[in-house]
Amino acid sequence: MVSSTPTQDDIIATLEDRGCRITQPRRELAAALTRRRDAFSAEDLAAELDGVGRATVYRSLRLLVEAGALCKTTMPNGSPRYSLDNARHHHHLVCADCGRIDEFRHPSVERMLRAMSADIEGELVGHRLEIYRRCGVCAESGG
Amino acid sequence: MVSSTPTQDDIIATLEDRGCRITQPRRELAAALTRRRDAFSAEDLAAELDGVGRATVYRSLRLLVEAGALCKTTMPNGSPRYSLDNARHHHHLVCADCGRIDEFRHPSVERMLRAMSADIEGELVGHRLEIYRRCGVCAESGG
DNA sequence: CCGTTATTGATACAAGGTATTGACAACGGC
DNA sequence: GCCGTTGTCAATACCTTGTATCAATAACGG
Repeated sequence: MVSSTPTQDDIIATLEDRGCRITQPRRELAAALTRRRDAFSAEDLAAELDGVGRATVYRSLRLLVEAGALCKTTMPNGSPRYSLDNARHHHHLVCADCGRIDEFRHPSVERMLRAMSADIEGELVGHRLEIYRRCGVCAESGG
Repeated sequence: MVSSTPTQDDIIATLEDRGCRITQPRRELAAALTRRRDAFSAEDLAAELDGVGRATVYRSLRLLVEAGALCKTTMPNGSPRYSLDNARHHHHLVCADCGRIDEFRHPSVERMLRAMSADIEGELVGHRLEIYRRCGVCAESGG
């Protein structure tokens, strides 16, 4: 049970588990990902990976989101950000000012889903939850 | 306190309240909106409103979302849908198959937010919540 | 009725992403 | 260790969902 930030090898292993080939572009991408401690846009990453095609970056990001190695989060203005997935199931605490994304787990979320599923017709198949806040740093520095 | 589906006049009134001018394109758009009982994409609506410019449709949709007359919801694949806003504060029950969007209120949502705010550093400034399900109709017709 | 100014439509552009395609390179089999 | 299959690549074109610009127009207040 790995719950800390995944290494390049963890990401590669995730791809192997899915039966993907381990190619040079994917290795570079995995390395770039582990260097990022923050949330990033796909274009940023594509710009950083000079030898790797833009389409390849997008394809790989999709792959890794599907495989559960990455999270795709929506900022308040709707633009997407990617971040490494550290823990199993969680939601996102997004700073509306600086864009910092923290993962969090809170029992009240599961409790809410259970309570709702009792009252909702049909089968629940998923959800999307982002919590927007001002993080501690922004609360101090900002007005 | 209006809680049923808004009429064209309700939408126009919302715009007047905001100090907006009541123009012909906006009247046509309001009429088209009240004819729609389902969720729709901006492009669909723009295609329906032949005499109205595409930019005007997008501008008006944004205006109406800000004014609280429309909701903008995200489908499971990430593409946005608009729908009339019937009640005050609510969340969205989105059918992952047919795309039907129902509004719902459930006390567990507010309860969850209260419980979380106690445990979260910083000030909560908003949230985004979509619940994806298979609606009754799709559960029967589908496999 | 007239002037101010919000609004319009056209168009260009931006962000974020997918489809296509010929070339290439992983990797399983031998 | 080489070879063939086929997944993957880079490049490119294109798509969706918008926003910025700007000259022309039309609401609305006085």
